[in-house]
Parts: sequence; structure tokens; C-alpha cells
Amino acid sequence: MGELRESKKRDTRQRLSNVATEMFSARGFDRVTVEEIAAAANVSKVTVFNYFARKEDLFLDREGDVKLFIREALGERPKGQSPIDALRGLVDRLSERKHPFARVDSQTVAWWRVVGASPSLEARVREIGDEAVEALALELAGPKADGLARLVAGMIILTWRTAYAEAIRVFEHGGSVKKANAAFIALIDRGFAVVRQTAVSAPRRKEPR
Amino acid sequence: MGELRESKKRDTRQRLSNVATEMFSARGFDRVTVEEIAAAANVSKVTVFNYFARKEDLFLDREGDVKLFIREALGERPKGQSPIDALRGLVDRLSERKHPFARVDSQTVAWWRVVGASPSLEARVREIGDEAVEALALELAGPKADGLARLVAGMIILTWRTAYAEAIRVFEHGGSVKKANAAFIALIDRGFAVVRQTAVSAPRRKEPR
DNA sequence: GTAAAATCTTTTACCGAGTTAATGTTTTCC
DNA sequence: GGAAAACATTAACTCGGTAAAAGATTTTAC
Repeated sequence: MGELRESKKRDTRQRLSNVATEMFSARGFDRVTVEEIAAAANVSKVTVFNYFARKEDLFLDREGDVKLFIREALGERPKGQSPIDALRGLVDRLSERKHPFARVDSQTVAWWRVVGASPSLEARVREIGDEAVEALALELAGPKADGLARLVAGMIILTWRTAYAEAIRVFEHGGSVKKANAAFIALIDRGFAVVRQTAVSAPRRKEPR
Repeated sequence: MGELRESKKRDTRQRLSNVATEMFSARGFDRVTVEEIAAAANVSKVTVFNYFARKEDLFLDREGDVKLFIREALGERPKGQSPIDALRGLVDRLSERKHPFARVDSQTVAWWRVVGASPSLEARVREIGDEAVEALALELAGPKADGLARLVAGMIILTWRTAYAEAIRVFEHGGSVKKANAAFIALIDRGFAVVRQTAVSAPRRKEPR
């Protein structure tokens, strides 16, 4: 049933991702060409694009997981739990597991430094964020998600991104891992508290000018 | 003092922007090359990049204004007015002026269709949005803006983007201009109401699992 | 008005990401 | 073992973007 083939493919893919990540970390994303990566992995340039649609995906390999995690957390939540509480629980679980999405340490900071130094990587990260918003809105409100659902979804992802960025900033400013992660959780709670109110708070009438 | 030179430059720039916008609208952003634009404007390819750093900027020429408007609205606001009220006022003013940032009609919808059909244009729009967030955070909290300021700024821009996208959606789904703009304002009010509360609402403690 | 300096444009040549099509090589399955 | 399917490679190409040098135009100074 094609076992050797499959394992070879897994292997090549992993090798490419590893080799590329190492080279990007050492020299910066924009100072490494796809051809160099191909050569270092004993493969041709075309093959690289056969495995990764864009150069950026060589570095952002695991980032599609965001959508997966969200879907899981919302799908498997206990009866009666609100979506926002389910996501708050997801943050805790990922944080305990020391998953890079919810935990800052010297490794993740180094990783983000590479991203921050490359406009195209940053662009791709933004794109992935938007995909997550759309997926979350769908999860929250079904196939005909309206503007409010998208607004709530946007605020959740925005909170996550902002909290993460703040944690990185704290760490890079000489803060300890502990402080950085505390800052992360603090902002998450801030943002999520707001979202909790959004779903029920009525819009305020604009005042006449 | 270099008058002829200046006017010629303004002219060339405008010609490039016009020619490009027309071609993009007719054939789609990705189906027009920079060389074609250069030829149509009687100029060389290098000159195009002399005026516009990226191809995308040929279509998104006026989008840097977002930051300007924000700075203006916050800088010139009457004593005692909160930043969020100042921005709410800006929305009304732009809307009355029928400015494309705050008003949906068949023209703006056509414009967004071009954007939506091109990944690179969408990416650039996202980038401009992030720049606006950073500028707004700076305006709200000064040079050492913290995570909360960035969160609030992010929510404001997010609200704007989401409201606008929703208005477009309403219009394209057969809604009238009136309905589309009503949807825009409704979501703006929703999001801004949330932001008003954020600045004062305390974060909720997480419940023990 | 003219010459020199400053500024803008063009030409040419190049790089790197990404695509396409044809050819070559492995793996699979019978 | 051999045909068919799956994958990799080569080669040639497109397009956005950059760099350097040469050419043209405008400005400034005299």
C-alpha cells in the first residue's frame, strides 16, 4: 500500500523543514535562497516547491495547527461551556504543555526574531491569523457567520496575537520567562473578558454632534 | 526653485496611478505586469519603481491616509473628549464626506473586488492595517505604548475592517447602499462600545479547572 | 544665454521566487 | 520480472524587484 514511498516523503519533507529552519535561523530568511536549501537537502528546487507551496511555509510549517486546535477545543468542549471558556481552557492546556503558541521562552523568542526580520514571513503570519479568524467565526456561528461573529472571532485572535507579542517584548526587554508568560496570560484574560461582554452588551447610541 | 520638475513628477505619478488602476480594474491585478503599465504610461519599468516601491502601491495609493486621519482626529479633538469618541466622530465625518474608508457604494465594492481577487493586494492591505494599529497605539499611549494600548488599538482597527467587510458583503448580497452603510455603522458601534468598556473593565479571574 | 551641477530617466544586466512541460528514475502491484 | 503509477529532475521561462552606469533634462550660477 505504498509504505516505503510514504515514509520517504515524510522524510524528505522533514529534512527540508529542518535544513531550512536551521539555515534561516543562522542567516535570516531573506539571505537564504530556495536553491541553497534544495542543495543542502540533496533535492532539486522544483521538488522543494512540490512539498511547500511557498518559501515561507518552510519556516511556518506548524502554523496551520492553530485552526486545528481551535476546532478541537470548540468541538470537544463539555456541555454548557461557552466557546470563550473553551478557548481559555485551550490556552491553559497549551501553556502547560509548553506549546510555542502559548508559551514564551528563549527558543520561541529566537524563532520570532527570524520572523520579525523578514517582511514576507510577517506577511504570511498575518495571513495565517486571518485564516484562523475565518475558521473561528465559522466554528462560532456556523456556515452563515455574520459580521458580529467575525468581529468576536477577530477579537479573540487579535487578543492572542497581541498577548503573544507583548510577552515576547517583555522577554526581550530583560524580563524573565516567568514574567513574560505572566504578561501573556494577563493580556489574554483582559481580551477574553471583553469578548465575554461583547456577546451580550448592547451597542451604545451615538451622541449628536 | 524647481517648479517645472515638481509638476512633472506629480503628473507622472498621477498618470501611473491612473493607468495602473484602470488596467487592474479591467484585467485583475495579477494579470497586468509592471512593464505593461510602464509602456502604457510611456515610461520605463525602473521609473515605475522609482515612484512606487511595490507594485501593490500602484493600486493602494491613498491607503496611507488612514494613519493621517487617525492622527488628525486624535490631535484636534476638543478638550475632555475621549479618543474613542474622537474616532467615532471621524467615522461620521468621513461617512458624510462619502470617503471610501467609511462609505460603501458600487465603486468601492468594485475596488474591493479587485483587492479580493489578488493575494498580494490582500497581504498589503493587512500590512497597512497593522501599521495603523501601531500608529494608533502610539497616539493613544505615547512612545512607550504597552500591551493594553496595542490591544485597544488593535480592536479599533479590527472593528473598522470587520465593519467595512460586512458592509461590502451586505451590498454584494443584493443589499442597497443604504442597508450596507447601516450595517457598517451598526458594527462600528458594536465594536466601539466594547472598546469603551475595555479601558475600565477589570480582567476576570480564571476559574480553577 | 550658456556652462556646470543637480536631478531624473533609461538601458542593461542581474537575482530570486515560482511555474510549466518534458524526460528520467523509483516504487508499486500484479 | 515488467507495466503502470508516482515522484524527482532538468531546462526554459515569467515576473517583481534591484543596482550601476550612461543619457537626457532641468536648475542654478555666472
